[in-house]
Amino acid sequence: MEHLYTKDESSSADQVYQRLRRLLIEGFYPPGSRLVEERLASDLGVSRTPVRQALVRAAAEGLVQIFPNRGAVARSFTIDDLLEMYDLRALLEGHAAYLAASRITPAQLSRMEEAATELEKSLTYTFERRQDEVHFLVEHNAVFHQTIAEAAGNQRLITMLNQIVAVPLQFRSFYWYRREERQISNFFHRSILNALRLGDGDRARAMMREHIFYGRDVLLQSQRAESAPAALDEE
Amino acid sequence: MEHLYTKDESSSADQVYQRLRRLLIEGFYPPGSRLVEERLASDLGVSRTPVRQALVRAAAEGLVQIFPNRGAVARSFTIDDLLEMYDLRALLEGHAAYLAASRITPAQLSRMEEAATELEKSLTYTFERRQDEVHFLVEHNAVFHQTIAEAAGNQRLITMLNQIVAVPLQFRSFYWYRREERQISNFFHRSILNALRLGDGDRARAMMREHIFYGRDVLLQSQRAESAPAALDEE
DNA sequence: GGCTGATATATTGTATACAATATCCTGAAA
DNA sequence: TTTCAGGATATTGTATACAATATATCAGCC
Repeated sequence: MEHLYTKDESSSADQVYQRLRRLLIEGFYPPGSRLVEERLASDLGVSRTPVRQALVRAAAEGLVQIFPNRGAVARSFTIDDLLEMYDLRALLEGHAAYLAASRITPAQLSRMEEAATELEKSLTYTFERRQDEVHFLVEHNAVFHQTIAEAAGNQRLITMLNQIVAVPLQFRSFYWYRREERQISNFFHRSILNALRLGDGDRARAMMREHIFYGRDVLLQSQRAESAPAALDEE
Repeated sequence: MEHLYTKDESSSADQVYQRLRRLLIEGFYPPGSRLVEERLASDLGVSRTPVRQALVRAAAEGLVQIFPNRGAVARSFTIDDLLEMYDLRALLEGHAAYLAASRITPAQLSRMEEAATELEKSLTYTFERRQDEVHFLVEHNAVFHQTIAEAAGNQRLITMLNQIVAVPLQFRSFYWYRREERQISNFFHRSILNALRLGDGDRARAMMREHIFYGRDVLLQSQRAESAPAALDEE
């Protein structure tokens, strides 16, 4: 058996894609900005050819929009887009949690355990920069969620979740802002872990869904509070 | 508001992709066969450049696998792959049916009605070639299912379903083989329609899930009966 | 001044050339 | 006969050139 992934992963040109993806998610190319191929090419130190492929891939993933003969644009998200995505995330991750309950291995459980613990301890950490903190949180949170998807044992489900979760970090960072919300989030993690340990798929799914809907509501609230819908520019 | 789709649809090079996709789904390039760029290029009457992009896109969609420096291969499906896909289809289409129940328009309902009726009437039709019949059935069936996805009103859900349903026709054609199975399938269509008309989301979802699982079981049975797992070549 | 059309510029889309890599084939040695 | 090395061939990966298209600029006209 060879590589699991369908994409040309770990190849050289694949790195262009990975970097572009990162730049988009981290908000270096903010939503709505034009992605001129030549510019990206010089930014990334390659020719337009691999850039083009990366853009096509990113478009398939929904990170950019390509308009024929008019170029690519970093995708911007409306409130409705976010709602759609959270709806699907709840569905897919809930299902993943359900499946994982009957298949998860001890190694995977302890990996999740560790991630959850790190997230809890980090409430007392102090970070140099706010950005470092967000990175830390996003990273460990990703481990938690990805391990569940992995434990579900459905490769396509993983692919789909990766697509959905590929939302610019700008949006997700709100989530981690307040202490109270982080504590609730940690509580959800513990509940999910418990359900998985007990092999209770229904409860794992229910908790996961609540966890995600909670995140959605926090995000929506912060969006409303923030600079109003201006940040989410509709075309 | 501009185009709904993220891809560079309806553009010129996009057609290369559409044609490649069709060739793959219709089994012209059978699962497991190598997709040499030059060959595709001459087959499609273009240079390697647009072919390459089409391949990248098809890989993102899961129709082909790209191995770094070793080219693309028409994806082959194992039994487990099919099970994974049907599992996700049940989840996503079930959800779509649930959402559609509260949003579907009369126009959409009558479109589905029409498709269902055509499928029923076709039991008495006689077709020139078996292939024509399969095409007819697949086409009307697609209308039925796509309308539900559309009525669900979640663009991402549509995209995901398109990805999942992009299975080589070779597999799907089994489904339509026997009269009894088609009748049961038609019955499911009517049940789903009823539930949608009544706005009963739970029932619509349940029926849709059964419908899809039934299709899965028919497929699996035919696979087992057919040339054994040889047709589903593992690498 | 504002509109219209023509030209210039910027950018995308495609083809081709060449480099990098993998695969195949041949022949010699064990 | 099998195995391995080395070169020949096939194919992918990238850069670049040019064509096609869209956008911007500006002169002329009302």
